[in-house]
This record gives sequence, structure tokens and C-alpha cells, in this order.
Amino acid sequence: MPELPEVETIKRDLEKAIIDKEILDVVVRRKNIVKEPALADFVKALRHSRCRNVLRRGKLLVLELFTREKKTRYLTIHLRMSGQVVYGKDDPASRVSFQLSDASYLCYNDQRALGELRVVDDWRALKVVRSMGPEPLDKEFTFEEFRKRLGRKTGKIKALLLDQRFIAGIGNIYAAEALFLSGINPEKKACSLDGNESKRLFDNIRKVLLKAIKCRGSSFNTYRDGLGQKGSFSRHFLVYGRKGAACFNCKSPIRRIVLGGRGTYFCGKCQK
DNA sequence: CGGGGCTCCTGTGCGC
DNA sequence: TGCGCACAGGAGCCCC
Repeated sequence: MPELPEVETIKRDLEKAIIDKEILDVVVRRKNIVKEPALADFVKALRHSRCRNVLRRGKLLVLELFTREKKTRYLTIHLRMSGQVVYGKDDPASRVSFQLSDASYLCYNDQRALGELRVVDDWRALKVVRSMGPEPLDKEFTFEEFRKRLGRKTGKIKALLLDQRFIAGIGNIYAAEALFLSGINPEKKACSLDGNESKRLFDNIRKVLLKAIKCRGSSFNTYRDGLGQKGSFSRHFLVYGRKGAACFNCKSPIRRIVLGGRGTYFCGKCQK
């Protein structure tokens, strides 16, 4: 489900909703979602802590907490395929529910229960964070660097865009959309992109992510924002989920192949 | 290093 | 209607 724009939308919603509020209690209804520490310690660390800040790195959502013992801890949330973090009333179907000091709740919903919650001392020390590639919307993410790193990769460009170690936050939807906008076939080898292609891809990655954030994400299925509402970017999909439909550019049918185990949509005529 | 398959889960939709 | 299979915004692991 959630890629960078969806997680960023949730982050912004939570900033408005929960900062400085105290977590009074935590109910864990699905234990295997809590990865670290052991369940009792997880609950203990959260209870009576306050949310100081909300952060995002790639697809990882991070709540900075100030505990009752006056220590800083971090609740990290990875939503995987179907996770939601929704502020409002309690939802008995939620996997984990946080009761807040304003009589509201923060619910972690997750139909497929593939998501991961952790409480850690230092979220930046997590292996997944340490190995994460650059943030595509940061100033430090430059075309020169992108081009250089592309040139060393012999695998298919779409698989590379999904690799969080290469670049953080892109998932199946935005990889497909950025490649279409750039006129690049998803099976093309990364190192074979020429200067113009790399530049178009670099620009379009940022463009599509920014536009999706403006639309508050894509909700064709389970994604919801921090207040339980749908995002509208699905209305702007150019290729994703459009198998057999006419390409908006050339009218030939959008194709679907499986690449790296993921459904991959593209126009065989416009993307070379 | 690349790529394929399998795994963790639950739910939906389609063809027969 | 019922059943089985494919597939779903992710990602780690094993194996060739």
C-alpha cells in the first residue's frame, strides 16, 4: 500500500493531531505486529509517554516519544501492504490501539497484518534505515549522484526503483508512473539509460511524488490518511492498474507483465 | 550481483 | 452458488 506520498500524508496529519498528547494505554490485538521489544516492554515503554514529533524516512513512519522517565524513544511504524494509522475514535478491528489523553485514539489498522511496529532507542540505527538510499525529495538527492549510481547497476530499472537501498520511498505505483512519464521501458537495464533518459526519470520521480502528496496519496484499495480519508491520486494514474485500457498518449493498450514478482504496467509503444 | 520463488497475512474478484 | 486460483501500495530470505 503506502509509498512515500501516503506515509508523508499520514505524517502531516499526525503532526496536527497527536503532538504533545499522552498515550494513556496501548491495546495490542495482533501480537506478531510488534517486533521489538517483547510485548510487555513495548507496552510499558509507550504507556504515559508523549509524542514530541512525527518523522518519516522512506516508507517508515517514526513517532518521537518522551517517556515518563524523561527519555526519548521512538515508535517506528512500517505499514507494508495494508497498514493504516488513523486518529479518531477507537476501532475494535484495529490491530493495535493507542488511547490518548484527549479521549481519542490512534488506531493501527492492517488487514493483512504484515506491518511492523517497534519501540527503539535510536531509529536511525535500525538496519533498514542505515541501508536506505537517498530521499528523493531532499536537496541532497542530486541528478549527478543519481546518474552515477544508475551506471553501476546492471539490473532492470523498475526493480531498482523498488529497491529501498537504491532510493527510499518508491513503490510499485510510483515506479510505474515515473517510468511511463519518462518513456522508459521497465525492463531496460539501469546502466543502459542515456543522459536524457536518466534526467527525465530523475525529474519525473520527484514530479510524481510531489503531485501524489498534493493529492494526499493513492487509494484504490486500503490506503487511508491519518484521519481515515481516501487520497485522490488514483484518479491520475496513467498506467498503474490500467491493463488493456488505451494509453493516454498513443491509444495502444497498456500492458501488464510480472517483473521481480510484481505486477508491472506500461505502454509498449511509448516506453522504449 | 541478478533474478526467481517462497514466505509472512487477509481479502476480493474472476473463471469454470 | 461454490471452489480454486490470481492478485493486492512490501520486503526479507534462500537458492541457482
